[in-house]
Amino acid sequence: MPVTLADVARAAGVSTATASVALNGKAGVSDEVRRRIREIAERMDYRPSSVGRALRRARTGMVGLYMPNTASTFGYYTETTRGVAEALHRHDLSLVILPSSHETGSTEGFPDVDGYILIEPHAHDRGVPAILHQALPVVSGDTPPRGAGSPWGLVESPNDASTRAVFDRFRARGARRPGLILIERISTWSLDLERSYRTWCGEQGLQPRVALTSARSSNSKLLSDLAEWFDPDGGTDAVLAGGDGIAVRIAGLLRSLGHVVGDSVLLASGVDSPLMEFHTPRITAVDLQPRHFGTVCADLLVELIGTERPAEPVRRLVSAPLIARESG
Amino acid sequence: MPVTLADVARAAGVSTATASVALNGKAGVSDEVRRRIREIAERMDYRPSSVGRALRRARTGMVGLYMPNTASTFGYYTETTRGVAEALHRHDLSLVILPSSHETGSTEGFPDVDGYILIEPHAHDRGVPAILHQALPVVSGDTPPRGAGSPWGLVESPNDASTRAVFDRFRARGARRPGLILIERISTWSLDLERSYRTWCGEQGLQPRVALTSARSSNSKLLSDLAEWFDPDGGTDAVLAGGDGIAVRIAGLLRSLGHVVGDSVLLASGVDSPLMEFHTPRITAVDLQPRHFGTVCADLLVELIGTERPAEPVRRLVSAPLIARESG
DNA sequence: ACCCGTAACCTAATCGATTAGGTTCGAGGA
DNA sequence: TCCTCGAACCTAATCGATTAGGTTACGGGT
Repeated sequence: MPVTLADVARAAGVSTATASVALNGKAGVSDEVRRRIREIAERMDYRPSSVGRALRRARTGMVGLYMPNTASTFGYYTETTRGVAEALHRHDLSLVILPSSHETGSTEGFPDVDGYILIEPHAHDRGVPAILHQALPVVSGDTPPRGAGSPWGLVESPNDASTRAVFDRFRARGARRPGLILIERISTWSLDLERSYRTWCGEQGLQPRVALTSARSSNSKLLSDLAEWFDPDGGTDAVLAGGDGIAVRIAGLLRSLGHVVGDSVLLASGVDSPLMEFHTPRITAVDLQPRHFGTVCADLLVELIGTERPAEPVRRLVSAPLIARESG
Repeated sequence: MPVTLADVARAAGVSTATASVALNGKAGVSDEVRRRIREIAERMDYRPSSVGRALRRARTGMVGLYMPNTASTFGYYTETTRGVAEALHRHDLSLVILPSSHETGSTEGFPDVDGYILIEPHAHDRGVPAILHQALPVVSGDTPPRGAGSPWGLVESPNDASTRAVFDRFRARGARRPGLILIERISTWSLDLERSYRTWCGEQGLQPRVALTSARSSNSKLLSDLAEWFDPDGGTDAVLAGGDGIAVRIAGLLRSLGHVVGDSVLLASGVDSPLMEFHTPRITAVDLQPRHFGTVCADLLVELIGTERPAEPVRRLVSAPLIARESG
């Protein structure tokens, strides 16, 4: 049985009102009494019930995090989640992980939260519009798909700049037929990459080379699919691999095709990870700074909770530096 | 302003008591009235407040997840988290991510939960004993470190069997000087691996070869540290790489030492990941089934919530099959 | 006609914290 | 002496859902 405010008040011989005021540092209690109540609360190891408080304040102190339910090769989501959780904790808020409502498109059974954070909202995920249509603050990391609704806050990465930085670098290192490999076209991020790349190709007078593959197709399948793409004569000679885990796969595949990564073919990853730094050779990558990204989302949401819904989403930008390494 | 039970009751012309009983399917209301109340609640889009309910029931409906705060290369934690969240959702519970209290060792500021799940409790993490000493149900995935306290439930992987399976396989494939590489000695899992390996060596009459490296040391550092270890004459000729992301690094390193992974040196990873399947060559690995592991932890905790603390931790075993691939 | 049991509702208390709105008491001013 | 004012407390309502414990009213039995 946890200690309640009433227990503390009784022990101190005051009313719960006085105890509450004393513990919350509000005016209306003598210093003497406040000191005594605090001491007693400390001794009794009193912890205010977040439930009682939530009921009275009409705030639960919880924020819901909604992320895609896809298999994750790397730690991107873990890092983002930790960034969010830590930032929220600094504001005395807690983070709840929402189950996917990809198919149902219903927020039934979701716990009561004060706001939502959407990470990488996918097209076709019916949970995304369901969340956006509630009358609660929502911060979205990445622009939600068209028609899903508009968030209160929007945290973005400069995908266009990052993509150009990669391909400009490929160009500077002598690539003549750079290409892009994606594993999905349902995240805004993937779509951004493709659009930026195609625009860049137009500006450079190059023919775009885009390959769409599956994150789950076998090595031999991938090899046969891409062998021609990477043909030594006239094939792709530099590639940005967008999406979770695909860059390392491509590196291995290129090796088995007889290429030397970072020399005969350049390679970069759209998502950095410790493995990019520690792979042999080290892989050039865009650092999306997931932990920091998470904290920015959380901090923005905290600002928006308790305010009116802004006419336009409040925007924040998180830089995504290109980490240049040997591979590309 | 969300719709409350009182709103529904008023609209239906009944008391909140009747409305509550009707909506919760308890006896004491006529079918006619129940139907009408349900219909009205539906039309008004009534959602019971989890806060009000929690206050009355003395249950928050939330479970706290505590995991190490280390950088994560792979998706292990993400998968575990999802497994937990999904399983809890099936029981109408929600998952809150707890901030690390590694240094403070205090649960202050933690939200009110009905129980805890500890994943990979590390030695030296002061948050672990702090959680275990609360009077709440705790399920631990992996045995907590000595002296940290005892959980109510314990979910284990057959680390000894998995480790032996790896080394038996190495042996069968002709390895004569198998070794073990770890990146930490603070998880029970790492310690299990080392112990099993040393015992196995004793049984086989082999000299143990254990290397401890850092997950963060540079490639060149790692290369110089391990060059001798992997010396073609008399060096390690098969290695189990325990820990997040290290197997892929070792594979690259072995290549740059002139080895052929899966031939001149065998390699296996203690943790499977999609990347192990898709690496070139494919890497033999122990599949810890993180998603399933998470659901087992969650289901066990649900069983324990509301019961008395058992005299001994309730144990569950989650199999960890060896996925044999080309590398080892 | 009268009593009893029970289905179907309702009233009010409860969970824990917060807060609007009193009440008390003593100091200071006229 | 009497009045005013404010500091320091207290009482009680409130948030939303649940539930123990009434209160009707009606049907069946004698």
